Amino acid sequence: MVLLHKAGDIIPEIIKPLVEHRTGKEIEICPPATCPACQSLVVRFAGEVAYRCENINCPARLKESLIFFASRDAMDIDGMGPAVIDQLVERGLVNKLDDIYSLTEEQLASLERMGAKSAANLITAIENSKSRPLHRLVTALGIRFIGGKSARILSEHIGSIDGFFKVTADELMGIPEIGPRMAESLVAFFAESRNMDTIQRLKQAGVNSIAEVRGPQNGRLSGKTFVLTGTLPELSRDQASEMIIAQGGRVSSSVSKKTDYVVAGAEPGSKYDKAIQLGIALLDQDGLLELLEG
DNA sequence: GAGCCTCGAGATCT
DNA sequence: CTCGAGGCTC
Repeated sequence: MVLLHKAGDIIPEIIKPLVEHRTGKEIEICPPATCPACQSLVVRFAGEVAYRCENINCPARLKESLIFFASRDAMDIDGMGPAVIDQLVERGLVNKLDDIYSLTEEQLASLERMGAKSAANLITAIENSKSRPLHRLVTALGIRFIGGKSARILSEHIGSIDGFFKVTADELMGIPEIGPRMAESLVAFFAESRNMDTIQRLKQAGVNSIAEVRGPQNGRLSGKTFVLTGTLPELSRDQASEMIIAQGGRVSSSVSKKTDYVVAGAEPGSKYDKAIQLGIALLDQDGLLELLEG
């Protein structure tokens, strides 16, 4: 896919014949465009029908932004799911991502299917989310191409949310696993002033924006790659991952010859078979714990 | 021999 | 998506 028009790019009419010659395919010109919902500049790709707005608070995508922000893999705000978010936005209580940190218990209790107890619990959950590690905040922003894994790598290298404001695409591409698409996406995201406003407000609300002190530099599991499959007796998949990462190990989702250990629980999937096939060391929960404890 | 392109493998993605 | 290997150019 070829980027045809973006704020500051060369005039599309000039690059059209060049791109067509190179790709051998006819392409459509994307005229300069602004988001119909919020007038932010939008980025469009050849062949892509949908607009992609850079503004995280754009009315057209606010609910989705919030759902992802509060989700388990991001800020993990228990009790703030799609149903609650839908009401908050419809009632105008939340117009920007950061508004959730100004909600009062009273406002929450006024929602459908939300009693005093649930409202109090949700306030606590929102408060707790302020102390999440930096990589969760970076994930929660919903930056295109930036998910949990790359957010973690970026946060380790950059150290604080302020560090993201001034980092250049070239600097980003020097970080392992960060290529041109992620670098450009990050730069575009932090160039949008409405995103910056929201981040500043999140900071003012007390959301953690600094990476924790780096884990054991030479963790016991440093350089080792793990893959989890099946259900472990006591540990959840997330717990096991956290424990491995805390010791310097890496957790990946598919088995390859670069995998050092496959941790298999009950009812393992095809990863188990592949581990056997490739002759990769297998661990059960006890084996993993033994390795973690040294 | 640096630079650019293509392609396949492996991993990730709002 | 990112990366590295292999092919091609200058």
